[in-house]
Amino acid sequence: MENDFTVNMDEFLPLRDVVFNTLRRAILTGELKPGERLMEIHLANRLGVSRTPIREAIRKLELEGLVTMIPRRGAEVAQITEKSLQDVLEVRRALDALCAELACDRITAEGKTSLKKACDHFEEVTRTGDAVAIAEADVALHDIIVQATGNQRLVQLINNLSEQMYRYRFEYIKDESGHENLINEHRMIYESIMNGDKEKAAAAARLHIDNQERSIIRQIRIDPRRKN
Amino acid sequence: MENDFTVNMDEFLPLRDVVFNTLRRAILTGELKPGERLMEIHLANRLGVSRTPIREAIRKLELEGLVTMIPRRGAEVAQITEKSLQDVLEVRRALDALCAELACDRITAEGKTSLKKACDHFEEVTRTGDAVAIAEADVALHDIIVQATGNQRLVQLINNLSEQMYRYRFEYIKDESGHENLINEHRMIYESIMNGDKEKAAAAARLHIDNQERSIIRQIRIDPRRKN
DNA sequence: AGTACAATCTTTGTATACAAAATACATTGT
DNA sequence: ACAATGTATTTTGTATACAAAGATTGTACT
Repeated sequence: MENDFTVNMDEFLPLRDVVFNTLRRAILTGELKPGERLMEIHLANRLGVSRTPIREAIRKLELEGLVTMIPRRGAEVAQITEKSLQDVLEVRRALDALCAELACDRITAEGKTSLKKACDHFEEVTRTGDAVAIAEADVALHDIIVQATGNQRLVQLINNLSEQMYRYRFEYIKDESGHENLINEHRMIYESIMNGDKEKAAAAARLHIDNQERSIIRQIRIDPRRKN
Repeated sequence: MENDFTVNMDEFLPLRDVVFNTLRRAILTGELKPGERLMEIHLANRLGVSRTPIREAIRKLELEGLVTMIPRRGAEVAQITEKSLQDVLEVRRALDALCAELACDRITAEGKTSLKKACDHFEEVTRTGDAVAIAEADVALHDIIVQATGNQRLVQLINNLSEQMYRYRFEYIKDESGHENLINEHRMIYESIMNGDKEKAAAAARLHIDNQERSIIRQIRIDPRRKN
């Protein structure tokens, strides 16, 4: 029998994970800007913990590519160059296409109903124009497809790669002129998966990335987000 | 059994990186077996360092997927299941194909000569039958192709994914019946890249992975490498 | 004024100390 | 004999202490 005081799962997370999530969020939202130094004591005071969990969190951010270590100088938020973004997107193009193909074969009946719901919901939310809601609906939709592959490694990789672009996604979504396009792309992916048409699904996924790429690269040229 | 993975003090890397490399190597060579617990004090004594660098190394191994954290129990070497290997290979199939395609477009003149050399060398070494040399030649060959893409993110991902299978590669290479096949596959990839035939290169890369998959899965069924 | 050098200050790298949780084991009560 | 409980031990989680490497600043000398 469960007792009825609700437990905040965060309380059970080790501090390092709380810090990790906090810092990651701060980096991805742009609160911590590229080139900004991550000073341990400063962060420790700010977050009210000791240096140890800060350091462990930084180790993980380092391996994730969100921070760069400079020997004997510590960590700083990784610079995002146009090249590095293109590299990420090039990989994502291949992996998203793979996802779409695999999803065609492996999506379950429940998966299909979730997918339909998510697709409809995205369309609905996009027409209202609330950027936050659109972003969430977009993530939810893609997550269903990725999860449908049943490949945990693929899920992990795509999530990681997607993260790298969260900083730009927001402005990219705010550009309303692309909304109709976005809806169509999603719909195309959705329909292909429903029909089990792997070729078409993969092509649609690639197109979707291509369009994102154009949009994001344009953003980055307007707002290079450099510290200096 | 006295497994003495010693710290290479010659390196002037931070201790955490030395420990990280040491532990990773130990895991990939099978010196540390799946399910084995990584106890901090024990490792610290064994490597002659304190717990701090051990912990930081473990955080990175955790994110790399080589160790699993069990809440309030610590780290253990990640189990390799047939499923997890298939997941990795499924991703690699896509990424290796991408590599091959990109290499077709982007390989330089020097790249081509290196590639030819590496290909010839692989063939030569394979005919002699020295497993270690074969493994090295294989890595060298693939590395040239991966590097030729000029995509650092892709390089990093493929290296990481390849690692997951190093434990099995050795026995897979020792199976001499597959050598002729291996040479042919490499030659096919090589020629396609030289001719800039993306389609063919990608197909060859996929075939190469498929054959590896069969071989490795067979190995894993013979030797499940479980602790218990 | 400009440069070289030294003192200081900051920040990281590493080690250790202390606290809390989990496990193993013994002890007690029925 | 067995279950429950308490205690010791182990191990992780977190904090702090100390040392070493850079960076900074100020000063003296040219």
